[in-house]
Amino acid sequence: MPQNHNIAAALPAPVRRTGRDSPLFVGSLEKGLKIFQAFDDTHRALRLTEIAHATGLDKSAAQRFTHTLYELGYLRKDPKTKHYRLAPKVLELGFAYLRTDTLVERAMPYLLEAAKSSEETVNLTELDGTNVVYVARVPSRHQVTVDVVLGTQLPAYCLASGRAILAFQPAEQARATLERSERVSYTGRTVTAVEPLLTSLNEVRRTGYALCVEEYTPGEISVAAPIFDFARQPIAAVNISVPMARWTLSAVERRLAPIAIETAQAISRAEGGHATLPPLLRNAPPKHRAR
Amino acid sequence: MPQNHNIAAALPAPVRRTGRDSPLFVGSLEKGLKIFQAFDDTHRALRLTEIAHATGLDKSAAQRFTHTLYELGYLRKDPKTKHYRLAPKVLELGFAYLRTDTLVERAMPYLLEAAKSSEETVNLTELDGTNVVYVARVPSRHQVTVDVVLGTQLPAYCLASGRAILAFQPAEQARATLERSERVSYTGRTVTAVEPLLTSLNEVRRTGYALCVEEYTPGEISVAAPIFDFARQPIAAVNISVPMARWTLSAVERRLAPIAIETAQAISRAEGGHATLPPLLRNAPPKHRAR
DNA sequence: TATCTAGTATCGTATTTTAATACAAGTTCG
DNA sequence: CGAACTTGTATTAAAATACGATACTAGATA
Repeated sequence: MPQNHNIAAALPAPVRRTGRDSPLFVGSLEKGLKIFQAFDDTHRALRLTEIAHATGLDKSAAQRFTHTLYELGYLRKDPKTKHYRLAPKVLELGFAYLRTDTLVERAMPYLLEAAKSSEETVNLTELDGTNVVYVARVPSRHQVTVDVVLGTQLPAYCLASGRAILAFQPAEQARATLERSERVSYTGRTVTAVEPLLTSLNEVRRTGYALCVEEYTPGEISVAAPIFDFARQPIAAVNISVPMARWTLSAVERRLAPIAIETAQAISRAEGGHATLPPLLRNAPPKHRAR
Repeated sequence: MPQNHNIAAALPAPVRRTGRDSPLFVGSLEKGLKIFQAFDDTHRALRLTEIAHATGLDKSAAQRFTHTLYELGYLRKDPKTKHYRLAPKVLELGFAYLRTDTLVERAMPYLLEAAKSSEETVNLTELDGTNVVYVARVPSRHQVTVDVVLGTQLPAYCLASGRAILAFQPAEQARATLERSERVSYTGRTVTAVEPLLTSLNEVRRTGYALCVEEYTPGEISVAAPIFDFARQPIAAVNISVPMARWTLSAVERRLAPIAIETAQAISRAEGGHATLPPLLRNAPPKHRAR
């Protein structure tokens, strides 16, 4: 009987007990994690005031959370300059994920093979909300890039890997994701309207791979194919990105798209134990001719 | 006037206002971070009760912190089984470190070169307390290992990389680190007593590299050389580990030790801008010899 | 030397977390 | 098949905890 009372009736939202307004939500933890986000490649060493500014915390809060992380070994401090830096211990946090993710270790051999046969950098990405996250990467000999790319989150709607995953989700789910994405035009060639995006997803379903030309990075062509879990849900994508300086669109479709598709299929099989493809993928080109 | 009262006088420690007993220490943040540590390769999906048990938190606390991390996107939850998993977003945390660490990106080209000429896996490690942390790794063609090794913390006292760093620290500091290490014999060949360890550090100083044979991993030989920062402090190490099945001790010393040393020197130069070696590396004793 | 600015320490207060408990939903066992 | 678990979720009263204003210290600036 003690439910919604008098006053609550006047308000549009009755009580609000969900999400971060729940009494279960611990604000201190959120604030503490914000400290980590203050650091990036352009802000490698920060002083207390800078941390406070970057996180939006006041001086006292920044002091307390910084102190706590320092005591726990996640932060180092230069006693002279008072600059704080992230300590190597934070790597433990991030790599804990890779250790818990069965996908990465199962996929790695296939990614290596794909990198070898394509002679290009091959990425493994997962969907996280409206973003795509790089969880593994096998660099080619062409670019001697440092693997700081891992962990990077980029918007799914304008990446080949994102579209490869979205295309094989239930239609409403994909639409919902697209709609709540903040769709920015990065290059001028970026497709930002929902309807055209949904159309391109149809194409992805038809061909079995997604293709993006300069939609996020200028001068870059990217192909991707979806990976399915045991429940045949698209959970990740194999993606190969190449510079237009070295590749034409048709060469990518002819040479790289099949590699992406076959690698993704192999990983799907390894992941779920299914020897056959998910039905959705059938129409495409692969080895066993469809229908 | 309202200071130390009656009862306090009886206690040996007056007030205690340091470390995690400081009023600045936010316990909630510590507890929240414990949640992450509950997950590893053998505990990939956990239920609430299991998290509570693994972290030592009670049910309510586990519920609150889990809920918070879930809302923030660091945790995923299977609505059916109620299993929690780490979300890819945690990668952002860990890789934030690599992006802030200038060492990694500067070292990478040299590590690649070393991997090429040695045809073995080359690691870059940093010291964090009594442990060594793997911050970069260039795999050879021999072992197709997944790079879950990154971020791993291993005890410095029994690793070549750890000894390479400790050997060039001020003597008391090295001794202190060794003494507070929990020195376990992993293989039977592990040196655990402080005095012999200090003796081996002398040898490292003399030769410029550290060599460990089966001290942590059975069947493995490991060489390492120290990297110095602009202040000529040893901050990291280049390390090459190889199986005894393919390598003899003398071959490692003859072929790999020079590569480790030269790579480490090149990185030291790149790091601090010094064209010459730190004097410490020359043969042994530090500039001001102590008593 | 005076005046900043930034880091550190203190402390009363009330906001937040806490932990006990009640409730719901699903499992196991007699 | 229902009783007695176990486990997840929601609610609360109580107080411990985190808060943030402020004072203090030290170094930089002018």
